[in-house]
Amino acid sequence: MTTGDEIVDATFTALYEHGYADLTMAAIGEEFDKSTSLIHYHFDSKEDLLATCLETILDGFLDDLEHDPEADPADRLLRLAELVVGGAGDDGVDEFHTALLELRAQAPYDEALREQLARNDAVWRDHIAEIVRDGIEQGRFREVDPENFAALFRSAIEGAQSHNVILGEDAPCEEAMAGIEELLIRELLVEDDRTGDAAS
Amino acid sequence: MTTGDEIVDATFTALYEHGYADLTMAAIGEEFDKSTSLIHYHFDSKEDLLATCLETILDGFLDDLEHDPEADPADRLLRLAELVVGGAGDDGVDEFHTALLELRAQAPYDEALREQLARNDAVWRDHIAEIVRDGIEQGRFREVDPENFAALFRSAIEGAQSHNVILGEDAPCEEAMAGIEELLIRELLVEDDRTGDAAS
Amino acid sequence: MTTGDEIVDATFTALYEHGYADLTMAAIGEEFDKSTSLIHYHFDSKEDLLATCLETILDGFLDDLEHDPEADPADRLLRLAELVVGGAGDDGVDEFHTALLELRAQAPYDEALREQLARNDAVWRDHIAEIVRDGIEQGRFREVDPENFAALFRSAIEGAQSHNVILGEDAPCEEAMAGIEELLIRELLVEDDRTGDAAS
Amino acid sequence: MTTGDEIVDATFTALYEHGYADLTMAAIGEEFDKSTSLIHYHFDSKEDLLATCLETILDGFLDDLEHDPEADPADRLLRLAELVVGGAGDDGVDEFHTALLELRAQAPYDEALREQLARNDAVWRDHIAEIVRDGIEQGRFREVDPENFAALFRSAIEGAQSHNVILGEDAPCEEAMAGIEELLIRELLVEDDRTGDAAS
DNA sequence: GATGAATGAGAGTTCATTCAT
DNA sequence: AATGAATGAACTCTCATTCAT
Repeated sequence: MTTGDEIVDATFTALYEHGYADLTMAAIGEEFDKSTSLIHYHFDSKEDLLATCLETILDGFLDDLEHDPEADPADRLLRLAELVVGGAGDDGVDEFHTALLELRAQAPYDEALREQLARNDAVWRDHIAEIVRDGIEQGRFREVDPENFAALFRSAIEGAQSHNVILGEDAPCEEAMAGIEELLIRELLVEDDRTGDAAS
Repeated sequence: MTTGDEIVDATFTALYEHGYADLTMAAIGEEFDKSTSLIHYHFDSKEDLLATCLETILDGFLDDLEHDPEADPADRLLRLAELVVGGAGDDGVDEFHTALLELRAQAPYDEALREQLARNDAVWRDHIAEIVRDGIEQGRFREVDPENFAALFRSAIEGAQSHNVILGEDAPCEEAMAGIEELLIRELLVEDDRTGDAAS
Repeated sequence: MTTGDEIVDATFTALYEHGYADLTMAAIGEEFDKSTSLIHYHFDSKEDLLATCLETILDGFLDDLEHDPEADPADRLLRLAELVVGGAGDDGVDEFHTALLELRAQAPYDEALREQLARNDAVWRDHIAEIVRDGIEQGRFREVDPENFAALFRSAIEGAQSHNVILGEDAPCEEAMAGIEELLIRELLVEDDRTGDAAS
Repeated sequence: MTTGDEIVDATFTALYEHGYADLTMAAIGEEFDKSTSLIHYHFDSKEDLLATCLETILDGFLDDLEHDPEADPADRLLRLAELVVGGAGDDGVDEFHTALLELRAQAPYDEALREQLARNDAVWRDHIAEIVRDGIEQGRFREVDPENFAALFRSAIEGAQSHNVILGEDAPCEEAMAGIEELLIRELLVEDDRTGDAAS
């Protein structure tokens, strides 16, 4: 692990612990086992460091996407939802989601950040739409508009994730997942398929 | 309008313009036509001021909820979605949504804020569930679980709103609204009703 | 004395004591009986403060210029030389000259500063040339080129002043003043006048 | 060219470009084709490096002095003046003069530097006085005090040089040279010599 | 209520220098 | 000889807050 990676990791930890508004170079330095000024040797500025962090986190989530056109499309959607929403309680995952929400909320004030997020969002929606198209081709899904479904599905899972991060224990986590499963995914299935559950 | 209200207004404007992380008392003072130090006379601290702001904004949105059990339930859901998501472009509304996202992202670091948001969230979900129950009673909606639908619907419209704020022009605003209308709301309707549109 | 003036004074003292390169806001703060951060309340930046200081010092020297066309022109030149060169030993004066040399040496790197100095220089040379013209009109001075003499005279007295500041005790202060008096000023006199001393 | 010399050269360039106050080891390192930390291998400290630089520059100017007792003394003085003052526009020369002014302004805060400059100044004045004595012996110059003239002449040419560096294009370069030539040097000549120009 | 002045803690960043290789 | 990594002190400047009026 390079020093640069260690700094990025320390930044995530500090971001999760202090929040974006109270994220100081000193706080990052405390999570990092070398001196705070070394951070400036490896990154031009705090801004530069945060951009690198965001890139890392977004790429990390993209790496988790599965690309298996053969698999059951309803299962694929469900796994996607669980990946994004279900993390609650999972320590390492919550940390990333919290950090990500912080960075997202900064987007209106930082064009570079906004572009990064927009690119990432496009990849996610393409991925979802692709699953829907696969399902339709396989005759498992009804003929819905894949782009509209993708936008809706992504809004729903991200909204649910945000609620988990924001509300913590008070988040309606189970209801949201149940809603996604029964009212979004299962509704896609053609009549014949409904005899079996979308999620087992 | 009391001085306190003027300060709260100035804070919204400053929050929208600078973002939470860069929100300074001086910035608020600039939006306010009296001196910055007067703010400290009316509010104990910045934290106190922000809590008051959040309360104001959440109550304001709650006031917008319509309580008309007679109205068409699909229309009521649609209007709710438009209220939350559709604001994009509407200047005054965007401003509040952006400020709200900022404050939401702070919740993991501020218990009082988290409680306020949790209470507000509960009110919204109750409201949605109530509409669903009304729809079922009227025989217009299928017999879905109102709580699950409420959690899903709220996640979807808030997720879409967040995307608008975060991505700006790159947000898939129309697809998300179309998805909500066609794939969430219309799917609630019993077979007979589907001949007409959910939204007129 | 306003707070602003006190800060400018503290800056002169600190500049004299530490030199431009080692002039820190903290050092200025130490010469100032209020807090260092207050300096930033009264001046936008260190640069702004230094510009104000330079303006103050240059205007102060200009105020010392005597405008008395009736006086003996040789005496007027001599007093000018003493004002600029002769200060050595005079504590308050040395302090200003040292500070001024520091600021002058910065001119190649600061356009605003360079312009200030250029304007000031023009005023001095005009003043000297005016004395020469008065002397010629009165028939006391030979017909020399007033502009050339002014440039030479100013170079000579400023060069001598710089030597005082730079070399301290090793500066050839007396020889330089004697040279200015006997070889620059007295040479201006028409033959008849030379029986008396240029300086009384 | 040894590595040490290369470093000294890089230091001059950096000093000219950034000014003494903003002269950093990193800036020197950029002008130097090897690494910044290598500078610390060859010089104990920044201070040590700058002392070496000053020595180099002062010796360099001394090497330019001509020692030709047979030559016309007025011409010798004039060439001296041109050497010191006339460089304006000459790129390489300006660079050295600017760097030198920077270092001179530091003298009040650095004893070693002050001594170096005092020794150098003494050499220059001796040289000028020597020319004057030669001129008097040859019967070309009037019987003026050589030491006083030397102090005056050196002040005048250094003052003019400083003005060139400080004021740049606004410096009264031509007037100063004309003044030196006509009012300092020519005035030294005995009556008979004045029929010819001091400078041919 | 209302203000401008004042404060002290702490922010991000720079920099001469040292160290391990 | 030569380098990139690392350090700690110090720098300018900001900011929420307080004080005197």
